[in-house]
Amino acid sequence: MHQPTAPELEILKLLWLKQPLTARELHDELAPVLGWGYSSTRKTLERMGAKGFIACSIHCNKNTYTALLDKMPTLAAYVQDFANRVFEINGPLPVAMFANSKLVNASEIADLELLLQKLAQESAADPQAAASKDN
Amino acid sequence: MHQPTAPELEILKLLWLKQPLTARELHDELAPVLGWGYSSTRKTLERMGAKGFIACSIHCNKNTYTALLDKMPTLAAYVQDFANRVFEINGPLPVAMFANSKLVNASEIADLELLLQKLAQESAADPQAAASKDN
DNA sequence: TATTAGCTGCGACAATTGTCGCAAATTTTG
DNA sequence: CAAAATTTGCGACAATTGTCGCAGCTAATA
Repeated sequence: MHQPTAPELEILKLLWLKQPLTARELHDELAPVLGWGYSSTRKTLERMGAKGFIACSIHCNKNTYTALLDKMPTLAAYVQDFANRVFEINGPLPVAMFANSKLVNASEIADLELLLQKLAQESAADPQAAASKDN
Repeated sequence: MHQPTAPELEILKLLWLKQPLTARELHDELAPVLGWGYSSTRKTLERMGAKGFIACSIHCNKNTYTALLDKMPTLAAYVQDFANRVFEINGPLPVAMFANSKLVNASEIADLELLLQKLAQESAADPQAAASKDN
């Protein structure tokens, strides 16, 4: 299973802020940024559902979406992948870089640090499996 | 212009180490890592040429490839994109994270810091000019 | 020089992603 | 309740990427 694509990540970020949301609500937030038509938003949601990134359920007679991916593990996977793939860093990653993020607070950064240590250990212990796990 | 894809970046990294290289030389390094057939390597090179990432020229009666993208600006673009897209960081980015990289040395990290400052300034001065010019 | 081994250009095919459009079902409203 | 506005489920199409295969050309060699 790969990582969410860029637009998929945007949707997840909205859901991590507030859940559940309808397609229309998500679209109204996304449209200005991505310049999408409503159909594009819905199709992306459909595909995310098929991939197990989000779940669709009925609330108040409407389809609403909730994230199935947890925020920090998902972000940690991005960081790990990026550091490995682009910079070939394999040891534990410093998290100072993320202090300025609008997306995560101090406690989440602490979580991130733990998650990254775990990921680094895994890929050190078993490089092949760790590398191909998300591929 | 998009960023190089993951395999394309691997090729660029090899070229940044040593240039020029033939398709065969690149392939022999990449095959174990990517599990590619020779044709896949060559097709990827062809596409990278079409995108202007690399140039193909004749040395010793053989097609050889050289990178047209510079290493540090390319890496800086990755960092900037990643920080913005995934973590919504817009201020200047700390580069401490990259100290452990096998790919860059101290002086290159210094370059990176400058490049990132520049990118951050640009995107601060001109946030999404193309998308929303009516505000 | 006739083979042969490797290189080149290109075409091809499947999977993914970006991006709709449409017709049917449902909900809202006059 | 009937008409209008939304919502939904799906199908579609183009561009990109991963990944070859093939037929022809070239260079090395017996």
